[in-house]
Amino acid sequence: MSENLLSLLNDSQKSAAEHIDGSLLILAGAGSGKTKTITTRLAYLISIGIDPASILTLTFTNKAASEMRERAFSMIDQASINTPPLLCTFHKFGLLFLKFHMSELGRKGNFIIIDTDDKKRIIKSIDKEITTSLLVSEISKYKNTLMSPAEAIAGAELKLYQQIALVYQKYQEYLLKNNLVDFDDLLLLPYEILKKNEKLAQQVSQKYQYIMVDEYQDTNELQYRLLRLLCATHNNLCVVGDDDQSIYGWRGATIKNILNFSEHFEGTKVVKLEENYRSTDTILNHANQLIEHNRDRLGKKLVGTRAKGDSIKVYESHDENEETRKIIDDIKALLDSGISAKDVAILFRVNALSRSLEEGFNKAGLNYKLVGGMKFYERAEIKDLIAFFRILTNSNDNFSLKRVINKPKRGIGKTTIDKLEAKSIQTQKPIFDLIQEFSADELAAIVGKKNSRTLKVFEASIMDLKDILTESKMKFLDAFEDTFDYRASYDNVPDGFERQGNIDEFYGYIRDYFMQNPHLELKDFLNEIALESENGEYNNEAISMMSIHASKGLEFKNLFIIGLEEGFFPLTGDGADIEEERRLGYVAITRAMDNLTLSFVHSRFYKGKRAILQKSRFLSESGLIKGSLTIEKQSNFKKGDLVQHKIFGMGRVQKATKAGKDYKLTINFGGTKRDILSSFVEKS
DNA sequence: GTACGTCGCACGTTA
DNA sequence: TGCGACGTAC
Repeated sequence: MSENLLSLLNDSQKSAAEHIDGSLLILAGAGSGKTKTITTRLAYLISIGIDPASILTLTFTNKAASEMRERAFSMIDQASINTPPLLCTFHKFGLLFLKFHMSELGRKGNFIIIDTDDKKRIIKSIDKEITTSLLVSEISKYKNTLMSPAEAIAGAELKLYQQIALVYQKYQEYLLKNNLVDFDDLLLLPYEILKKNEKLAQQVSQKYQYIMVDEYQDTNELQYRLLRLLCATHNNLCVVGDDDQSIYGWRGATIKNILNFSEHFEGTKVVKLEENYRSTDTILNHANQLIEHNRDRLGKKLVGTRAKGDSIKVYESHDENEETRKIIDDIKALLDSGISAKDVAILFRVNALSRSLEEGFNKAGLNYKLVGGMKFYERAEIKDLIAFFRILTNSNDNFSLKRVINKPKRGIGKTTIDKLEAKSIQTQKPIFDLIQEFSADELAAIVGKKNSRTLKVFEASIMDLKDILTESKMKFLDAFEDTFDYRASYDNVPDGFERQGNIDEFYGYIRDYFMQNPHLELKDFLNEIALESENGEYNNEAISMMSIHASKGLEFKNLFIIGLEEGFFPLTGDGADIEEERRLGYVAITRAMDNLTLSFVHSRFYKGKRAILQKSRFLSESGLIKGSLTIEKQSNFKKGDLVQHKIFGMGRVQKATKAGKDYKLTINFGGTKRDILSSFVEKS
């Protein structure tokens, strides 16, 4: 069986897959069969008798984890193994670890994971002077470089940074007090525990004898340190990555990890995978040209294995509406020719660019799915429900309680919540206990008579629901709705219909979960969804739209990349890193298998105004602007065309003369003739 | 003290 | 366009 497995690999892939002991660095170019290689290695290790439970594979995204799981498991004889190998995201691994070992830090295991939105709220409530986004990213940086609040305060020289470090300290205190854990903590806390408890570190390292890491170029300092501890007793670490695809610098990823891997881990074997099986030669050629403009790289050139293929198209449009029209026309033609929607995707650097596409697709009646973007569990109505359910499983959860104490509106405002919170700090008791233990009169002395009554009713409802939940998991959702009318609170409000749809879907999901897992409880469900971020739709009949970041690791036969304008792609502005932008360009182009179309516009509506834009330098750097390309001509105007003007409305062109890039048009607007430049009208 | 309406401004990528 | 800040009416 093991020989069979390896026979599907080329020589380099094979030498990587059959490497067993010691550190291994696989430098894998885009489309070089990276996933195939490490999933085969996983299956190979099992096939030669290594205990599956001793193999740990870490990825960055759930998508990558599930794809690998699927591919690896299809190669493994399932019946022959007891425990499947652990294959999950870094964060999921951290979560699993913390569930067992949180007590090492003197904290309870019923902690709650907060998301980015929660984090922002907490930080904003601590400090309103400094921009929240700066605070969020600086705090994240501290954590990812293992700096404690005390160290951050001591090390801060600038006044601004002293203040930021203080916010960091208060934020940490808040998390601790409410037993909250942010995304960074899912890695940081396990590290702290392992660092503190050497014996435990040895045990864990012994447990996972073989560790593999996907997308190693995107690891940060903290992940590196954690990995060191995990493989301290064996050095069996196999990482796969591509320095040219490092696109998470802003999240603390340091390309140094992959560049210095051989120095970090003694006796490293290096395997390079440079043969690309994905894209046509034309696509690879332009991708290579682009990335060659970067200086900071190990240096590697993708070699094609496919035919030359069609040339890359570049669309030039006046604005986003024209861009959308062209793309939709192309996509319709593709679909008409029998191509499946799942083989078509549109990428953009900035999520906001999806709006005009979505409008266009809706009008044209084309199915699309927006990958990434607003996640299902990030929707306010879903987060509310999760908060409610968390209180049912743990009424000490002040954080969740505050979120829903006034939902649906019951007259409990900010002032009342502040008073309750102050009392909670003073008495060292959770808010819920205060409401429960204080008599109505005592409570009224703090928040007034009316609020006291409201809070008592709320408390009683929660207690009732708790009882119902213990009695019957299947009944409690109906009881919850009977009590709070949460779903009905979205009747006749804007977006209400859509939100109710989400609520129904969520309820359905919970019921299904209990049906599938009769022995599990609500708290298990809540734990499980904490790190899920997929937006749930798996519609093969839909065209995908996503950010380039979200497209990492994916491939599409027919690909469109829009927004190739300076300022959008590359994104400039402060903190921008042109080399990382270029790597993003490289990632984007190398997602394409057969057909690639790039598009830029002269103007875009963004941040409330229309901006005039220059075409992206990446077009010339990749050799697309001069040479073998087909530049799509700007729309022609001729006599008889119907056009639309923002002020004058619809009119018919009577005369059109070329004037530079534009046309000078004489247009008849309902009897009034006007001379207008073509850039001010749209064809209709 | 809370709810609700209006205005003005922002939209960089993610576990 | 969607959200938060702010002011005002109850």
